[in-house]
Amino acid sequence: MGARPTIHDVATRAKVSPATVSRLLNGSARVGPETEAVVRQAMEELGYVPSRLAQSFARGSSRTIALLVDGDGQSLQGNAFLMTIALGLGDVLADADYSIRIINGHQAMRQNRQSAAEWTRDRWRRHEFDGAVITNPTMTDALIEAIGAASIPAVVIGRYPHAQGLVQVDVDNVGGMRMATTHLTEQGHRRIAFLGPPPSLTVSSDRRQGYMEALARAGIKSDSDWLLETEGTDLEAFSFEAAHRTMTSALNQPWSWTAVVACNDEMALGAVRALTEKGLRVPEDVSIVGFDDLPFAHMVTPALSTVHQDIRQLGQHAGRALLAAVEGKPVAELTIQTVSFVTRASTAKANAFDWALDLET
Amino acid sequence: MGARPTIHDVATRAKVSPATVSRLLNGSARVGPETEAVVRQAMEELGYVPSRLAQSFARGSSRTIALLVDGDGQSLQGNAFLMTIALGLGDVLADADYSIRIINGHQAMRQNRQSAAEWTRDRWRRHEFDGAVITNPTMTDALIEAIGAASIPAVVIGRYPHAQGLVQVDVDNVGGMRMATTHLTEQGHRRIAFLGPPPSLTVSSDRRQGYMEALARAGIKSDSDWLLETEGTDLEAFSFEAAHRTMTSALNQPWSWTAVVACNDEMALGAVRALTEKGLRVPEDVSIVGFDDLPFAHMVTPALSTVHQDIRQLGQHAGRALLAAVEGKPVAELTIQTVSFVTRASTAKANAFDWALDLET
DNA sequence: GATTTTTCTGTAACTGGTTTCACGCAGAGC
DNA sequence: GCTCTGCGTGAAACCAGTTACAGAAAAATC
Repeated sequence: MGARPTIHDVATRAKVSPATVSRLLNGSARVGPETEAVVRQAMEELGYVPSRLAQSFARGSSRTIALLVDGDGQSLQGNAFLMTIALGLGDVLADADYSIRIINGHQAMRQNRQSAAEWTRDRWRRHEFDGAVITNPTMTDALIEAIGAASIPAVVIGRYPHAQGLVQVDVDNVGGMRMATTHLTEQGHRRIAFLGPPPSLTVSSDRRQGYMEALARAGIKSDSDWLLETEGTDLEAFSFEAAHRTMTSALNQPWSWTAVVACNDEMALGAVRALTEKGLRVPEDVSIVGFDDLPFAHMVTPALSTVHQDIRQLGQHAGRALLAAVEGKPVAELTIQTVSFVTRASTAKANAFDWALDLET
Repeated sequence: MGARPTIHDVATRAKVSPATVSRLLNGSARVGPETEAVVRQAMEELGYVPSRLAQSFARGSSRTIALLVDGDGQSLQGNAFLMTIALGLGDVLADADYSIRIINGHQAMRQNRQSAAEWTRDRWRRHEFDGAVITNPTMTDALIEAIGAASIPAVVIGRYPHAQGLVQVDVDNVGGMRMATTHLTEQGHRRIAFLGPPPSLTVSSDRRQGYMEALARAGIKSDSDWLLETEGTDLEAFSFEAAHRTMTSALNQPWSWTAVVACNDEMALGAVRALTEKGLRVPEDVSIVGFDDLPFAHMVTPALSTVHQDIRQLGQHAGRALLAAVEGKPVAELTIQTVSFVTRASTAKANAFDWALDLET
């Protein structure tokens, strides 16, 4: 057993030129039927597998797409999201013979003093990847700008104001939250709080908007007392802890709502914790809905009613869009994926007393 | 702005040979100080970045390691684990200029009829990666065999009987479960159940063993009635649903234990659900501990007492081991990472009545 | 039957680095 | 003053494919 056979070995054995073998390999031109048979047999006999290294080099493209992450590792929950996206990307990209490489922008700062944006651009120029998927909200701004400036084919998951001109895919945050809130109004709830960060990011403002729309459609006049805003920068405001804090302080003064829609599942659990600590029961005293349908949402007790999103499918959408972008085909600027509401145990009908109280006013 | 500058452009500009530039670039040989200055300036002026494609090709190595996954996507929870491992790998591998590629063995079956093992071996032969990390328990057996046979540098996360001769890293399952169980005995519990799959995989048998050891050390004679075994193939037996089923049927007949140690967090939640449905309270009536400290463990109510493992660090260990293996250095066959127990709200002291009951017998 | 077109195949240049080998030159040792 | 080392450098081969170009043979057209 000698060294790995090369295309030349195959060519020699089949008594043809390397060019012919190459043509057969990737169908770039016609080859005669009997030639094909001979070459295929030679490949078979030698156990020939083309070297991807050489292919990439000769073609000037690595057939790789980068999944840009910013893993300083705070959020394990976010990691589930990322890997699921990666698998979704793989579903569509593997068929086109692309592979996925994880690039952690956070490394940049640790190693050299480059910014994540410069670092990424350099790696692009090194032909380490042909296109990129950007998922991380925290480093997005500078990165998106750099990606845009370098005209790297890229798709952004989640929407960001600065991402103009880039391809974006996102779930239907507005619609999802509308469904969640509507579920509550259909259960007889009339006074419904919204627990979430101020509408600084697209996610939070969209979700809040869905809540507002649902109230309006149900003919409920929204009350600013129902807006329970969490505090903290960026991701902090979306956390269990922030939700728990805000909810606790809300419960320390009089309140009127009978249900809470939380901006995401994690925050919903923060609310549950705060309520439980005050001796209130979910859903008997207060109904709660979340958003995301994280893997644990059905495992907690009570099981969380929430908005389900198919993250893997989101990754597939991103993959298709990116593939088109890399190959220079036209791409839709924005793809919105539909979501669905799943009713579980954290929501219940508003009880008659509350109902009467509301009619009275 | 013309084309990307090559090493020849730099060489020409600096009036040296490409060889010298290459030597400077990766310090493979000495270059004179004034030559260095000239070359560096030329690189600077041209904005030269070496092409990784060409480097890989010339060196015959892609400086890439593969994260072998089997993503048919059942387990979002597993995805969090995978991405965290990937980030941990990245922490150590990025410094050595390696990057991480996700390879989904499940694609193999979908595309061609190859087995995942053959598919992986072929990709290895194409030089797509220099080493591999195997994390997936389901496809491990055939894969490990193939990897071993092809003598691909690899590390296996979690231990498997068939992985002889391969480098393995794992968390201290025995020790972790011992700590968890000991926590319960220290709280006065004397009759403690174990909820888990039969000891067919290393994980389950190790964790069960830890439980046994802790009982023995506390001078408690274990009772076979305390072994609550879940059913199902492979991963199923580790699931929320399996735990819920087993626990429910256990509660349908007389039982004597006052605490349950679950094989993992997901199963702990299954137990909580079953208990709650029977009107029992956690931890007032029954204490529960889990294992893994999944991201949601502290968010559920009651917050789960569990064994914490630093998965990212596990990934780092795997990275270091793999790096050594790839570079042909000697590697420890098995690295065991320590874990810690974290006390939260799902465990409480055994009440006096139970305590007395136990002494009596 | 001559001309044009099409199909197939070989030759050779090219991708951008790395690395071996040889050589010039400076300082050290005798 | 002559050899011996050893450092720094350049020339050129090499990695394993792809692809532009040209040419020969076969098929189609008139």
